[in-house]
Amino acid sequence: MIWAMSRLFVRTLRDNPADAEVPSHQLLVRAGYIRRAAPGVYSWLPLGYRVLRNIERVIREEMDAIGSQEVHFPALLPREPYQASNRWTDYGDSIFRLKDRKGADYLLGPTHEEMFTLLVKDLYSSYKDLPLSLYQIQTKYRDEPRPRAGLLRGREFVMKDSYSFDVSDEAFLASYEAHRRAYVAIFDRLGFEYVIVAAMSGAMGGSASEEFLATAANGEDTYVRCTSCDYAANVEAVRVAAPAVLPYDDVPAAHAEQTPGTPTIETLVDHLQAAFPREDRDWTAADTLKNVLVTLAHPDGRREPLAIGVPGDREVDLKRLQAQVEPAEVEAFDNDAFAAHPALVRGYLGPGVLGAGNASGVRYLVDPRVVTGSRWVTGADVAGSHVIDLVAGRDFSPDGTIEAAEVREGDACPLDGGAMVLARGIEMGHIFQLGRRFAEALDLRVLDESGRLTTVTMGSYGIGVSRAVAAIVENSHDEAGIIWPREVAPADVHLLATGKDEAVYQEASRIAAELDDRGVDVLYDDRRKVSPGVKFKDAELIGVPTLLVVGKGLAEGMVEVQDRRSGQREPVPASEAVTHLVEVVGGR
RNA sequence: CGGGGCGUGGCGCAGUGGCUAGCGCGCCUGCUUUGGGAGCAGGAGAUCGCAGGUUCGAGUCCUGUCGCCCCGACCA
Repeated sequence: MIWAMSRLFVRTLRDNPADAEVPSHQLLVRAGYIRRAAPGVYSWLPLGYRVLRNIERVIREEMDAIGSQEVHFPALLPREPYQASNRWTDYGDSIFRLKDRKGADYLLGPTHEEMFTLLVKDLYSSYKDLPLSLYQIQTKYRDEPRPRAGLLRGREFVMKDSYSFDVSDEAFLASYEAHRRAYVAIFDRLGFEYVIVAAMSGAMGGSASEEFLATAANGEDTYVRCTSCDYAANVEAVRVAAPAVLPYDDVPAAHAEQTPGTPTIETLVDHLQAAFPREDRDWTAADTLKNVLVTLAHPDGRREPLAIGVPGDREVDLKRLQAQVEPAEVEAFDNDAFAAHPALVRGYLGPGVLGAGNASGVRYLVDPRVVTGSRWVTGADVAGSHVIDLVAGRDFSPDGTIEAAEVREGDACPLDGGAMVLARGIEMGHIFQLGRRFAEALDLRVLDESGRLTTVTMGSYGIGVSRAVAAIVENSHDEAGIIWPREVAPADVHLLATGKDEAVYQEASRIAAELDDRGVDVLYDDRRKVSPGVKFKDAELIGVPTLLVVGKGLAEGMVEVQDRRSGQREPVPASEAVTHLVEVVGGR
């Protein structure tokens, strides 16, 4: 295929659009790949659509290779299946809802677990039909509270979603592994750096869960990586390396002390140091137990207060907390909430009033570091007073543990205790065990070998296709523009004819045609009245990995091959240009 | 929803209450120019987000409203 720039529907912009902040957004708009149609909604121009389809092609090839079969569901969906799975309410405001002329409820699909489950239920009823894997590449709709960064978080986006159906957990594992292999193959081919991390399963439920994150400073996800083993996890899913139960026989009985004017950890530590100095070591924030209150808003409208106890040197990470309490939403504990619970003393909150059976009755969950035998200073539930030598398991018993404390650089790896480092990434793919949640909700059961009905177990696997376009750009660009990996580039070769010599255009056209014959896609800048500078700038912005320049060197029979990434230029005889390029970019 | 910023030709911006709202890019016409975002000349293109108000007079001041972007709570 040959695209002539003189006719191509594209207009490159010299300036960054004012509403674009991140490089991928700026470059994709400037280079004429996408245009904003509405907040979080983008139109695809010819170059952009081509990249998108290239990514889809890679995904299709690898999904087909593991025997997954492509189907296509509507984006416009009836309410009932989502009602049955409870997601009509669980998804809340994130669903685009609409009514037909009769007033019946519809939604624009945010994801399609229900539809896949029902389709399989419709047609299959025997264990002999399984395992089964189906996928689709579909436009999804989520009314994000805050779309941002162009294609990175849209309200309309393209996603590959697939689902596996198995009779047993063992069989599921094989399906999961096959998908994992396919994902590795896909992301390797797409040509960006990524990591595979342990993850939370979010609103989907289920247990086993891994994310494929494109490493990117602009990423929305933070993950940890162990520096001494191969453990990696989204911070939301990090398990704290909990210390062993500690002996506490020699710890004195808990005693309340006057600590006036110490509503914060910082003021408390200063006071302890001044009023109760210790011989062996100074008091630190890590000696204190901080109790943080939040309100959980459940999808059914129920509101529940929750207290979280964490070591005083750590904040509660709201993202981690949110991931733990899904599908409930975390809200701040406001003045009204305090008013409703008079036993809770702001600034001097302690386990004495928290948890089942205590004065406030507020559910009390603690960080795993608060193990039995650990020794704390914490609020005495009286203004201006704290309790010292309070021992977990002896003096108080929380209702359970929760992984909500912030994760920090240098924290111990839960596998081998090594130091962990933090980094950012863009979630490109997510594979996880759905278990039987949807199969149960929608009654997907098959007859097993012994003729008994058994509930099917499912896996769910997603790839952000349109997001991948942006993630690749984030990963692969420079000051001048985009640098596409070969597999997804909108063309194989960007051919520039420069100058006004008609012979240049004739030779360039000949080369373009010949490349086309050899199966090499050419973006051909044949614009006669455009100066060479503009053509070079446009080419760098657009980002085709290989450039062929036909210009003034042609008088000596030479053309020039440029590598977009390295900037390397190589003179080649015009007569050998086609052969040379076929070798560089592939082709027949 | 909380915090911050911004709405002026297609894009990026300027515009001390005062005449016909400017500049750059882009676009159109002509001539020149063609290996790194060309030059000259001419031209098209705007009810200054919207609605009220203050004023002899509002892009500019006030109130409200809508929209957009960024930072926090969702997720591919």
